[in-house]
Amino acid sequence: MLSNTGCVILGLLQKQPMSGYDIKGHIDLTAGFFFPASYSQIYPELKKLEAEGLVEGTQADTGRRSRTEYAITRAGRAMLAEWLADPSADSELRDEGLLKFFFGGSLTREELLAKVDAMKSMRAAELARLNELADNLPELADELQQMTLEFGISFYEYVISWCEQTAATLAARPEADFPVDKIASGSGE
Amino acid sequence: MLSNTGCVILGLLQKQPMSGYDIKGHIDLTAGFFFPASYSQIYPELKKLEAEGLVEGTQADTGRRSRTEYAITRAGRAMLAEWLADPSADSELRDEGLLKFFFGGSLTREELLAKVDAMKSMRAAELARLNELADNLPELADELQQMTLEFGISFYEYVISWCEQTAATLAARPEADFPVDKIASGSGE
DNA sequence: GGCATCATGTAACATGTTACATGATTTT
DNA sequence: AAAATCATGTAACATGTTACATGATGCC
Repeated sequence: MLSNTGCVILGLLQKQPMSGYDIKGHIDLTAGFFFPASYSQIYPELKKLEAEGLVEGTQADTGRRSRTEYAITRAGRAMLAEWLADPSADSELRDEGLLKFFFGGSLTREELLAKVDAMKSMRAAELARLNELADNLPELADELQQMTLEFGISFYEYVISWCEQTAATLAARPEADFPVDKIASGSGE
Repeated sequence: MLSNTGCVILGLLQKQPMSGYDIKGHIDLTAGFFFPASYSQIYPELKKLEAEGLVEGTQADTGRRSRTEYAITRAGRAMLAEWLADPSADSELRDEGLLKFFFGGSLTREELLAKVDAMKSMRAAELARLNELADNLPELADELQQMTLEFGISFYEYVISWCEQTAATLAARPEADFPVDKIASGSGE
C-alpha cells in the first residue's frame, strides 16, 4: 500500500510539516543508514501522497526562500497507523565487499587482507558518524530513535570486529593455505 | 561493468559449470543472505553474459532432463578478476521492521514489544538455517566461504541480542514514558 | 498416477540511482 | 563576489520483484 519512500515520508511528517529538502536531510541524518531515500524519489512521492490525500502541501514564502511545506493529513495518519500495525517487515542486506571476499579464492592473502581492511575502514567511518550523532543530538530524538541509533552503532561495531577477527585468521595462515580452485578439481568439469 | 547478478553468476561458475537452476540453488544456500538473486534475473543475465562472451552455454541432454549448462570462459575469468581487483564495494541494509520501531512513538509498549519480538523470531529462523548449513556442509565450502557464513551467523546473533536488550529496556519502563508526539510540541514550525 | 523437483522463461510492475538542469538566498 | 546551502525537479537507465506460464523427469 505505502511504498518504502512513502512510509518514511509519512513517518517524518508525523512530527512536523517539512519540505522535500527537509525530509531528505532528516532521513540522511537518522534513518538513512537502514532506509535511504533520494530527492528523485522524495519529490515525486510527495506529489503522489498529495494526490492520495495523505499529505497536504502549502506554499510558504515567509521571508525565507519559497518552499512547499507538506503536512500529514488525518487520512495520512490513519494510513501510517495501518502500516505500523501491519506485522510484515522485510529486511535485506547487500554487501559487495563480502561477495568479493566470498569469491576471493584466487586472491593472494595480501589481497584478501586489503579487502577486509577496506570493509573495516568503510564501516569505521560510518560508525564514527553515528557516534557523533548519538553524542550531539540526544534531545532531538525520542527514545525509540535513540535505540534505533544504537542498533546501527552496534551493527557497525560488530562488522568491524568480524573484519578484525577475519584479518587475524588470514594473517595467521601461510599463503599456501589458499590455493586457486581447491574445490574445482574434485568431480569432473 | 558487471551487474550484481552478473558477478555472482560468474563467481559461482568459477568452480564448475552449472545450469541457471543450479545457480539459483547455490546462491540461495550460500550467498543468498547477503546477495539474493531470482530466476527472472538469472536467466536473462546468463544470455547477456553469453552474448558478451563471458560464459558459454552447452546443451546437456545426457540421459537426464535437458538443460543448458554454462561454463565460464577465459574472458569471463578475466572479467571476474577485474571485478575482484576493483576496491569499490557498496553495501546496504534495509529493514522495514526497524523503521516501524523507529516511528513507533504512537504505539503502546505492548505493540512495540510485539514488533521487536517479530524481528527477533524472523532473525532466529534465519540464524537456525545458517547454523544448520555451517554444520552440514563444511567440506563443500572453502575457508573463505565458511568465514562469510560466520559473518551471517554472528550478524543474526547480534540482531537477536539487540532485540532482547531492547525488549528488556521497554519492559522495564512504565507505559507513560512513551507519550504520543513528545517532540512535536517544543519549538513551533 | 500424483507430487516434488528440475528446468526455463516472459510480462507487468515497482523501485531506485545517476546525471542533468536550474535558480534563489544566505553566509563568508 | 564567491561559495555553500536551500530548493525542486526531470530523464535515462538499471535493478529487481511478483505473478504468470509451461512442461519434463524422477520418485513414491
